Amino acid sequence: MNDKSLTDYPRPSVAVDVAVLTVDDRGLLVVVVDGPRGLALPGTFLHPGERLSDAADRALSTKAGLTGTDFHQLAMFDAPDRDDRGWVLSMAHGAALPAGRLPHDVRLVRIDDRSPGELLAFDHAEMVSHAVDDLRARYARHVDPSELLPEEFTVLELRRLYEAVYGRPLPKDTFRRLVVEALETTGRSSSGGAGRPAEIFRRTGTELPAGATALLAG
Amino acid sequence: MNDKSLTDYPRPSVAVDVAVLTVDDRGLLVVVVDGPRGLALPGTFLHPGERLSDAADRALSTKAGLTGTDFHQLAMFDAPDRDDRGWVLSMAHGAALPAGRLPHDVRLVRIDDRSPGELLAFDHAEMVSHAVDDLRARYARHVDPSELLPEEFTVLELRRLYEAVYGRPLPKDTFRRLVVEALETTGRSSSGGAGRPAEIFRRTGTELPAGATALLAG
DNA sequence: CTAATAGTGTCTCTGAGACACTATTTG
DNA sequence: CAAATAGTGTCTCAGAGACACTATTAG
Repeated sequence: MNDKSLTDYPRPSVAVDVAVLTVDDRGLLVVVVDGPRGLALPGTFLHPGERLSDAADRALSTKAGLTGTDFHQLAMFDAPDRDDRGWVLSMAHGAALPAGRLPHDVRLVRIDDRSPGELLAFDHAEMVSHAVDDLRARYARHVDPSELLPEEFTVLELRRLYEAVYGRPLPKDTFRRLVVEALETTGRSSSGGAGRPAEIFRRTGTELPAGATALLAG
Repeated sequence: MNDKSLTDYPRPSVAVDVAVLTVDDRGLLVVVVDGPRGLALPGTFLHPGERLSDAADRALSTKAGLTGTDFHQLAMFDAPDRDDRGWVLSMAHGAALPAGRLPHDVRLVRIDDRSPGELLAFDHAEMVSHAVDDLRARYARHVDPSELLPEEFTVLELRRLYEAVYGRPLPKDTFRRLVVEALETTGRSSSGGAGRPAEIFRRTGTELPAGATALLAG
């Protein structure tokens, strides 16, 4: 890593782009912003000495008024001609936030697996695809690791969330049996709805059993 | 992504480092080079307009005489002070090559899961750990995707390879039943060894069944 | 023949998936 | 009471894992 001095070569610009995913009753959504090249993911250039995750944070607060998310590196997009402004590498990040914590004026685009999603500028559609894969992989191993649900929730709410994340219905009884052992009861029950009240649970950090991972991966 | 012009900020140096993994009778090994800061992964700085994978290729041919590998992005290491020469981001890559294709003078270090592996410079030990995770994940889904074995092989050779990759013994009969359906027979058998000759197989691109993935992930 | 290795028949046990039943609420 | 939703008992079926048996070579 010392073939030449650090200063001998021109350096690329380094950017970050963030696919912020969320879920509401329509399903899986991604936050987009309206830029000069059409719809795009929020992003920014890396400032001197800054860490990528800090730049991602800055991009979100600047462009979408979002804060305090945790980011996952997805992939570095490095095609030399991917940005007509010059040589720009971009580190794609994934993040997930509950819909309720988004500003009301944010633009959301539905993610559906069948549409190639050519509606995003640059290579951002591919980034979204990476973000969804990453989200699904993480949700298959832990219970709602990105805390899209509040601290306490019922199994029904959890199942609806997972159905949105994976884009398909999940069997009620099997789902319950697979996830409860990675949950902790609050002892309380939901009230108000029709029907028998549902037990209210909390996340524990526990790994989901292998069977749950298999159900969700399949 | 256009808060300022491209030229307004100082830019980081971007490097690539490659963890080349291989397997021999000692188990899983990684290629290292002896640099000014001690043992390190082969790496280089990104040249203007170059793709990361091309830089990785160049690093390997320059530093270790290796060529024609396929790389997998692992993670971008971006701690501002990770390199005392200045602000250097490094994209860690993983690759895997059969031991027979390595030059004879290459330095190999054994990877064993219990040693924290503080023997590598920079943050390279962590990169190796990422590379192993990535290799295991890929090998759990496909049969020897990095072609560490030659085109034709027996189930025994394949099992020995997987035992090295996962660092634990695998049950002979279950392993066979899980992998054969993702293999294609050549019709021929191995000769020479003691005992009944083993059928010789070829890879197909087929995905391994879910059971195999579970066995290996567990 | 024996030794050695390859490959399979088969049993058991776990657990996913389906279905239907019970449990507990509202109105 | 009926309707609605939560949660469970239970059956079946598939498949992993273990074990031992058969198959095919060398010597």
